[in-house]
Amino acid sequence: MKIEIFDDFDLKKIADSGQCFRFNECGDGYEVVSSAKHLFIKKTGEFEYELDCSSDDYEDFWKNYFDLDLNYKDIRGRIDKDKDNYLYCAAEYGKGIRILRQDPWEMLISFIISQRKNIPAIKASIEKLCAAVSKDIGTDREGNTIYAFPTPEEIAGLSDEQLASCSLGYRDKYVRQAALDVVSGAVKLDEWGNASDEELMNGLLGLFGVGTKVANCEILFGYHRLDAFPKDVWINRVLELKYPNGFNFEKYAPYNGIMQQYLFYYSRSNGLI
DNA sequence: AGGCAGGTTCTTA
DNA sequence: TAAGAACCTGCC
Repeated sequence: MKIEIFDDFDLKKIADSGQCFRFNECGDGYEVVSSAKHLFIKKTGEFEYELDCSSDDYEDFWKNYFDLDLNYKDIRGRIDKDKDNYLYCAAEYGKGIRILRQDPWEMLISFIISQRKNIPAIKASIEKLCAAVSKDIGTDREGNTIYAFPTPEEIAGLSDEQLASCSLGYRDKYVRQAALDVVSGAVKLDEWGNASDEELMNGLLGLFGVGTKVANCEILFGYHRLDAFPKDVWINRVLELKYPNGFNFEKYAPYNGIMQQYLFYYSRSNGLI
């Protein structure tokens, strides 16, 4: 099916923004995998995109996944070119990025894995984890089998050897414990969706292997709470160098997480500053 | 060959 | 409470 999107939708920027790890260029479009669903999406005109899914699938899932009901253009419009020129430039450069509505479980495991890894290594580990369970959900445009992201039960059911084969390193025990916590019911990710920001943060920090950075990534990308502001090494450098007197979090609430994405993407793409 | 990559935990003072 | 070391693995 075809859809039209008139502003703030750039597949390449989203793929490179660091929020998703199974969103890759494939042939003349992008292959997107989320939980047990996948989509091939291709830009076919200035505002036109072709998706290889039914209109029901689009309405029920992908429209929401791409966060197409939020007006990012208006949010960018809050940035004052004169008062914060660096953020303005970052937002102009990153125009087209959206915060995807991804699955909390998949994001939790993905960001636990992300610690002290670069993006290619994170992607490789996640693909190995999916392949270890091998739940075949289709084929991409280059003929590769696509595997669903494993459920908590499936990860809990992997042997130590299988888990070790995913290049998780010392993070394997974090991944294992998170799966066991969800399977046992000690951690209820769905219910956390209704919790207050503070309760959600405290719950996440209680997980083995989850600190403030991973927790904030989970809150922003897994729960789509757009005010979360994960501070990684890049963002910390930006804050240090460009905002010695502090970033104006009050001004951009409740969308600081979107500003974080612009700053992150801009600083990384330019080898920083 | 040694250092480092989107951090967190554990230990020590 | 805060600083420092240790941690898996892969890649330059």
